[in-house]
Amino acid sequence: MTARYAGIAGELREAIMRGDYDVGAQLPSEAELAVRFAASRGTVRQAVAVLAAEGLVGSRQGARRIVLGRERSQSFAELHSFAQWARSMGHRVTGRVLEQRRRAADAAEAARLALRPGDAVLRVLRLRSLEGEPVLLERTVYAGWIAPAVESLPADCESVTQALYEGVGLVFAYGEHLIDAVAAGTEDARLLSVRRGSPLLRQRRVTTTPEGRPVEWSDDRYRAGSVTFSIRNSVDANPLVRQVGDLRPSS
Amino acid sequence: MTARYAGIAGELREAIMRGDYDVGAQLPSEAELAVRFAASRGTVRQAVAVLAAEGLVGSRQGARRIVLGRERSQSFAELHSFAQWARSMGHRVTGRVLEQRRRAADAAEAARLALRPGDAVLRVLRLRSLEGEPVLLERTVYAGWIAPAVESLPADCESVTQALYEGVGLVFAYGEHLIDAVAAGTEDARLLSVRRGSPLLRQRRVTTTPEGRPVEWSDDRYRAGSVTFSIRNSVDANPLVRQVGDLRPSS
DNA sequence: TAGTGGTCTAGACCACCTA
DNA sequence: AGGTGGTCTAGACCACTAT
Repeated sequence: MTARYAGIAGELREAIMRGDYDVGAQLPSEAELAVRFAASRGTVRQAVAVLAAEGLVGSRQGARRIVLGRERSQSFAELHSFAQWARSMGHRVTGRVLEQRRRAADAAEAARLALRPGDAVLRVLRLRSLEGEPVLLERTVYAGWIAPAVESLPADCESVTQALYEGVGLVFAYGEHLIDAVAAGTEDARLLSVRRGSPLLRQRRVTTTPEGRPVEWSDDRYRAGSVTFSIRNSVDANPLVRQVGDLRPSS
Repeated sequence: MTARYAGIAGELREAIMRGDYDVGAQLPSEAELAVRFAASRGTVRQAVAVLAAEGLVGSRQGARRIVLGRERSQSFAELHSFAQWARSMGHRVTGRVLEQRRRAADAAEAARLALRPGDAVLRVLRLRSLEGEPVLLERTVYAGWIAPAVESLPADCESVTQALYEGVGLVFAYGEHLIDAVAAGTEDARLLSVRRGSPLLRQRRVTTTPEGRPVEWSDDRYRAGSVTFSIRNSVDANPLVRQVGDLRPSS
């Protein structure tokens, strides 16, 4: 059962992304929305709070809410798996394993996964789609100890994170993320249905157990325009730093 | 006059950071807090929602809230200005203003900068280089009240952040960042010396004063390969608790 | 089973914006 | 001056947790 406010947020989000409300345009007042959705003002406020947290709308006391943009944004404050994030945004997400095979870890993989070079790893190539459109290409290397559980998953498994939790009780924590832009290679272009050389948003990450044991190392490439990462920060602490590109050669 | 819920959030935050509640310990129930602060449950919920957004506490339906950490570093990040970061990394950084003019804020700009539509803003196009190579194109919109200070800077000012601090005592905090990949447009390509359509890493951000007053809204485009954003979800400070609730299927 | 957080309602007053 | 969002109250029911 979906919460009432989540449903309202979803409808408004769709309307914004569909273009019913232009960027810069006003949203209906809370009172109007309450009438339209037959809900109380409190529930409507919960709904628009969701949109505000997603950066879709802004507000100023006394004036109507303004549409700020129409793009999906993925917040790092709550890093969920792709499937979980997509579903929470009301998207229809599908996935498909294109390739899966074991091999020996090379030196870089071994270092990232805290293994010895030559230890077995499982390499998986997975394509994921939103609303049937391919948007994300994942090249993941799993540590050998988790490989059997991953191999037992169906090829069209929607959420690997969730399946591994339910199957073997594995909980993922997230370690370090590297984010940059790259040009689509030949394989990228073919699988994501874009032209070769077109922009992709790349996220490379290590996932660990909550105890810090590395589980996977992944190179995820998003089609440009399909998703946006969102980060909040202040002058106090620093999870986010820039690094020079040539220090980290790509895979 | 601060809001009631903000005051309650502040008291709870101080108690947590002071160590009245250990990491992993339970917070009093909403009902208890409502009695203690002589407020309604709704107001208490607003207060703890603030702490949850800061990553200080987590919650699961049916169980009491848990203290996750003592520092706001969880969901908050520090981001230095480009010049400060580059110099700290030992790079030779230069910058140049290519365009600068005042105009009226449109609806979206006004909302982002907490201005009224039509208020004056200052639009600046700035190109920045590392070791003489152009790597970053900044399209910035400054709120009108800071425009005179910005206009008084030399066109080749190395660090705007530092200059504004030394000139008018303005301290920047950072708000929300949106990161994605885009294709270089004609102007982008010419100024960054790349081919049109080639990948750029785009960062859009709002900068505010520490009090939360918006100062600028900027669209920064980095040449692919020149920089990488790195984000650490400090696993150590994040004691296991949270994920279990999140991983359960929500619908 | 009792307690707790998640959700929702139907009011209310205020500060602020628009006209 | 009237509309709007920001805040607050005092209830209510439900799903889930803990015991």
